[in-house]
Amino acid sequence: MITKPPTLDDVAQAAGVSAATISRCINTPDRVAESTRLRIQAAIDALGYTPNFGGRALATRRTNIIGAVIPSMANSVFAGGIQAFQEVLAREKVTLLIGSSNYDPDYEFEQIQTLISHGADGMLLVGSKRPERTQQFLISRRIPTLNIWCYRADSDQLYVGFDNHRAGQDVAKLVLDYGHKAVAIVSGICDGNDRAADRLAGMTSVLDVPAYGAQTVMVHQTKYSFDHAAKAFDTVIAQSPRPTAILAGNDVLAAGMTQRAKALGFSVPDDVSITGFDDIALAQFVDPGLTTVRVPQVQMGHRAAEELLAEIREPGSGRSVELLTHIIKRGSLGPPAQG
Amino acid sequence: MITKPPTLDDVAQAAGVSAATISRCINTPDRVAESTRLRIQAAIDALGYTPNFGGRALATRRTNIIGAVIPSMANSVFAGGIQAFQEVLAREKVTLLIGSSNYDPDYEFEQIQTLISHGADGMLLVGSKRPERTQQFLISRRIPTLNIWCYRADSDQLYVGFDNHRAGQDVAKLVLDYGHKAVAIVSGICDGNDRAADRLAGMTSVLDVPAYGAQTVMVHQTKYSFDHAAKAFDTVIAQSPRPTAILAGNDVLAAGMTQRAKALGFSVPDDVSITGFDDIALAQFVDPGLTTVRVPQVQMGHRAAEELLAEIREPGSGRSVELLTHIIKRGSLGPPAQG
DNA sequence: CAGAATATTGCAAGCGCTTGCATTACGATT
DNA sequence: AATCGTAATGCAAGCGCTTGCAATATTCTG
Repeated sequence: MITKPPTLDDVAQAAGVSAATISRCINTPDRVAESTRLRIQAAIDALGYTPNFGGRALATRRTNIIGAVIPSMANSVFAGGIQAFQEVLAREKVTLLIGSSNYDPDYEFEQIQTLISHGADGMLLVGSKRPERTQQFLISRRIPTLNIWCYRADSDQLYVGFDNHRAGQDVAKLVLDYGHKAVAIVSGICDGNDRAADRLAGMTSVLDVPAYGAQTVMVHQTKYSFDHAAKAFDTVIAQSPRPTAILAGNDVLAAGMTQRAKALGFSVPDDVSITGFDDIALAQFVDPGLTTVRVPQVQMGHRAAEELLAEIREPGSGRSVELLTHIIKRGSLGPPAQG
Repeated sequence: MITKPPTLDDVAQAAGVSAATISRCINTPDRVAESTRLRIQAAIDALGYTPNFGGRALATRRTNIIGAVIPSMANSVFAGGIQAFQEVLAREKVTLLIGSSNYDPDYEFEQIQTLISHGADGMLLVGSKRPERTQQFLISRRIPTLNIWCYRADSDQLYVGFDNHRAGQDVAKLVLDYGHKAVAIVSGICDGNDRAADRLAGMTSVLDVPAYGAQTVMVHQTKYSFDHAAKAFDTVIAQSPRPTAILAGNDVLAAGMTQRAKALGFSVPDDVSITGFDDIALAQFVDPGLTTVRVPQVQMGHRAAEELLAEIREPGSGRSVELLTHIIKRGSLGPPAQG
């Protein structure tokens, strides 16, 4: 027996009131008399009624769906933040429509379009810079949007994140403090990835200060994968002078390089120090543990959800918030071998 | 200037045709003459038109949204599979509405309801057993549903996964082959988690075979977190006889225990062997690498998407598929110390 | 070139729900 | 008891899109 799901009218009929009353009973129970409310509730339960999503979306111009497109779900970099984000949404009966961009701006645009065409009331995006057409699209559609994993004070957009540039500087300073003079950087691919670019810029801005007397042996960009990290290590370690420290753009790269270094017989940190970025779970399991930058993922997810929700409910009410990172010292960074 | 987004009628007006033709041009381009199609396309581009989601959903009774409820997004266990799942959906312009259950059946039910009330055309769920009311709800709503991370031949439901029980047996056998006689199991919490329960049952079904002359020192259930794993290790290692091998219910537990073991001065695998389950990225970075069960995550995600999509487009056409696991040997499992 | 077949397009009736406005019911006030 | 204020409900007009059917235009066929 293929019965169509019950509609508002069916319930109305069953309860002996008008459809409008049913609707009110569901959305604004206070505006309905106690007695009828009970009767209606009984009818709803009896029929197993659930509001039709399309009808409701059409009438209210609201879906209670928020879209998020993150660079990747495969590595756990974004998982924690998204989980936190989703927790807050769930509490508000808002759900999360998810897309991933694979770090490709074009693909990101495509995903954004898809999510929006699927009714997203708002968007969560990672990073701050994106192609003009993407920005235009978001603006023209008037979709409240919030960016995470970065922070910009000088922008009219909404951010809940941290300063990648400064964090990059922090690691670089720490490495110099340890006395390293020959340093290499293995960064993520900066094209289309402002976080990677900012981190890298922060690092070089410190390393290149002549007064420190350090030398940036090489800056190498590669994809965030263990395999690419291993290859990057091979390239970088073959430079001359050989770097005594390698700053990685994130923990995936740092972990991959550490593993490769050990496989090649290098001791970390005695022969070469390696630092990471993000402090994903992996960082503490790599041996030696990764000295890295801890990113306030959970907090970021929570705040992002709150602010984005606020912005959606009342445009203009969302606030940007800057979070702080701090360095977690583990064993992968040490002083360079004596000369 | 707050302009409302353009509607079908606006485009129709602009292109000088009826709304119906625009609709066809978007959904079934072949049924529209080349010339008008171009004209319409131009109008669409000029106005920046995008179909309204609610209207479309209402008219077609289709949202092209699939819901997925996974136990957790925080650890990377499910990330790879979901990523793969999403890739296939994206290709079909279907999007993913996501919820997480935190391994709690009640919360899972709640999430399922939310996702469905948000219009999900189909559901992806993890595991096979769930409370009666959840099943009933799914059935009464006629929501095509597919279960992953497990496989049951004897069911009328759809599965794309593997046999946790058999995989559990495999690890247990391997451990016995190495000569271990005193074995402990640290499992995930089985209540409400059939995968954990199946794995555990598989393990004990082998360990308890008298002929092997082995003894299950202890079976301990705990949450999937590094901290809980560390505590579990403390408990288990204090048993008498002290186990020479610990079988973990997943890699998070195995990694956490390995780390704890080393912190306490135990050598892995010389003092105690540890095996994992899932082969998440972490497994190869733990030192020693985790001997574990590799789960075909990506394949699972892809096939799940294909079958669920098939089932949605034509009920009855989705197929269950059983995938195979295999053991990855790394250093964490070795023979027990001599007597 | 007439007649038939086919390709294009338009008409209009929904899809299920919300909501401003109008109506009715019910007490409370004087 | 007449008047008034408020609470509860109903009416009906959309919200934007799809689609069966009908009307018209175009292309074939012999």
